[in-house]
Amino acid sequence: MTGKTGALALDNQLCFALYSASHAFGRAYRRFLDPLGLTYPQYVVLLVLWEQDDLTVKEIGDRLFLDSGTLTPLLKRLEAAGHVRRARDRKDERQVRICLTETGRALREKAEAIPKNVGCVLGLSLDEARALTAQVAKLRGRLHDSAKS
Amino acid sequence: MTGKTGALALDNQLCFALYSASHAFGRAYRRFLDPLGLTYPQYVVLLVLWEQDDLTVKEIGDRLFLDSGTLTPLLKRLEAAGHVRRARDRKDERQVRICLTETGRALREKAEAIPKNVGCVLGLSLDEARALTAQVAKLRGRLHDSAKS
DNA sequence: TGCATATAGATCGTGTGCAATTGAATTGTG
DNA sequence: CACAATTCAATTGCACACGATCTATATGCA
Repeated sequence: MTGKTGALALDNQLCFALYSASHAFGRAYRRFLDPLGLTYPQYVVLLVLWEQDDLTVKEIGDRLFLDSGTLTPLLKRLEAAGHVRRARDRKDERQVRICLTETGRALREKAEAIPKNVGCVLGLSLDEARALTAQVAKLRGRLHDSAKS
Repeated sequence: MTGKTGALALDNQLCFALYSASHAFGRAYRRFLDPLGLTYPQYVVLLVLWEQDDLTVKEIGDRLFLDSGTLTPLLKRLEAAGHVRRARDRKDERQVRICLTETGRALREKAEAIPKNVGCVLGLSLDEARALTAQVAKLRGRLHDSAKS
């Protein structure tokens, strides 16, 4: 092991642990998402819509911490794949509302098994996973809040 | 809070917590890396080289869990910025060895303060941060190992 | 009402990530 | 030695991320 102690030591950096773990997770999910023709970011957008349908781009972005520069092309691809519909809000023409199509809703059943399948290799109990998730989410919250200033 | 319980609930997903926290971290680092003209991935490559200089692309990739498709253009940009030199290994012409330039080495001093600056907003003790880092790194290791099969 | 301001989404440019392919160089095996 | 298999880096194509900018629409306030 190199560089055990310094502030710049890679192994000490929480940021790098999250960065590399996030990519490792993405690769693990890919195996299950490829057959559905979805990428991980597309999958999380669908997660949001499965929880609550008919949201604006902004509402999806707030939930996922993504902006329109990322979401607009992604949502167009989901639309091209037939999973969602995009339509301007009649009341407020600035907004675009995103709705699931029938096939988009149907995809949910096929996605149900994915978290468990990926979870199999984690070697964590459900409680441990929950605790870690909460801890990391709390961290993200603090980073997100501090970014406003 | 929506969708408290299901396996597909966004808030329950460790993967999403890591994914969004990783991006939040990236945005926090950007504030400090922009003045240095570096992106976060470029910064972690330099972290590796500051620990040990004169590595092949493959060795850097193994350390960072990145492949040549990502690293080759990134390293070319670091070379264009004058931070590293790229040269074929005389003994094994397949390999490209990456060495820091004087300015690349000098950048280290300016980077020293960054982890502490970002760490300020985390609200974690050093021990807590270390524990969390180890836990997430362990997870990444298991995901990485399972990807081989 | 009228006009400055704010908001939502789209667009553009740059820089990752990564699978798949290619091509050069090396290694293993008979 | 020959030659197939392997290894390494580069390349290509696609899909994010995100800052910056643009346009259209809506809101606030005199």
